[in-house]
Amino acid sequence: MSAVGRSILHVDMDAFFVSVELLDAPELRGRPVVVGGAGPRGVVAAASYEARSHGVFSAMPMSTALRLCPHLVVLAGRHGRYAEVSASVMSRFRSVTPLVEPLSLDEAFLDVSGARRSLGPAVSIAARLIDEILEQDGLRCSVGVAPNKFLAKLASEAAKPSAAPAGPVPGRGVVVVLDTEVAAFLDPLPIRAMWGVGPKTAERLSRLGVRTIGDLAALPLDAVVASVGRSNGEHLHALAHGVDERPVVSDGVPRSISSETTFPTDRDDLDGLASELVGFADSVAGRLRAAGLVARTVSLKVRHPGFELQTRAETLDEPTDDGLMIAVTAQRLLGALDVSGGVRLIGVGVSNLEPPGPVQLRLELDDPSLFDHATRARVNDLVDTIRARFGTAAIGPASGSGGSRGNPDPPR
DNA sequence: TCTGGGGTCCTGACCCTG
DNA sequence: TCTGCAGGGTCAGGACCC
Repeated sequence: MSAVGRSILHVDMDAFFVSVELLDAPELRGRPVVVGGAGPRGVVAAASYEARSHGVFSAMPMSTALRLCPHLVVLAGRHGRYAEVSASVMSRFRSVTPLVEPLSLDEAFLDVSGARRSLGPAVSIAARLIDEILEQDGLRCSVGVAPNKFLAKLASEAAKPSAAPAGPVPGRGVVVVLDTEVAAFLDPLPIRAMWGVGPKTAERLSRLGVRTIGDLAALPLDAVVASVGRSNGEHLHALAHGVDERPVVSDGVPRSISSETTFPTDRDDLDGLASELVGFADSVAGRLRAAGLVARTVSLKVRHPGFELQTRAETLDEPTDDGLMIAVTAQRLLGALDVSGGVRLIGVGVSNLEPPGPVQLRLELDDPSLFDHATRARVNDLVDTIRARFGTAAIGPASGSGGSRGNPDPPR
């Protein structure tokens, strides 16, 4: 690794959700375990390496996973617990460098360029982190060390354990990609290994004869741009040459917050669906307030039985963090859709997030007391306080909790 | 196989405004 | 007053990621 270039670490926890479950239930170690939804439409969210040896992978329908591995242990996810463990691991990262960019609960980029003088070479920092996380948190992780984020991410992938039919195969723990080794490392990798190349882009590139990252690097930029578009084409072409100037960004302000669910069976009752939205809006609003943000745009997401997706959005006159305002907006959007053919999934999201500014009262609605900002803010504060003390389930909107009070009709 | 939930980013169409 | 144009905002949907 060059002493003057950047040193980026990508740290990826191995089978994170399952590993956390095994911390709390060590008797399951060595058995095929997955975390995921057990219902008729559930999928695998995470699989132990023993489960992967049976061909079980993330995003696989649970019915398929159980067919491949009938003695699979299926655990429901506990996101609160994962977030708790994740916070502990992330704080360990921040003890090395303030430049930590979490990608999800179980992985992050660290820019350790400035930490090398006090802590030693990047590969030593990586080895120390692996040991610390195993000793202090009881979890295994894999680390990629490289001059940029793209290469570090691929390097950590190469460092991970794998699963052969005979059982789990330990990984290398740390993989380092030096400046001088970039082409040798990248060129043989399949094009699907690239960040940003999914099934559609891979299909387009395959029409140009691209199978590996080296094939893509060998193409003229114009050909790539003609195939996948200007923005994506320029980006992928640069990555294929190992060029990635994106910085590690540590202030992770979310761009959107959403909540959704897939029903066990399709539903077409408009009133019931409108009622569901109240619970989602309440959840989204609570997370907005916890993040100290307000949202300008409310979106509704509906997936129909044939898997077609419809989204509708409305930008509000005033940004909000109030569940009732979000619910009423989402219900208005729902009222404009035809759900007579059934709904498989429904959800509410907010975007255009910003810090709260000066408040304007809205008094033009039918029942002004419902929307008086000061009253709603006091109610929301009280709800947040009760939840902080007694848990999320301690209080919620009546219509979103299966209560019998029903729900106000969606306003027209 | 038959497709969860929570995100990000991009593109194109459309509308409004100057 | 009408027309053409450019730019920005909004909306809907697609693709991708973990």
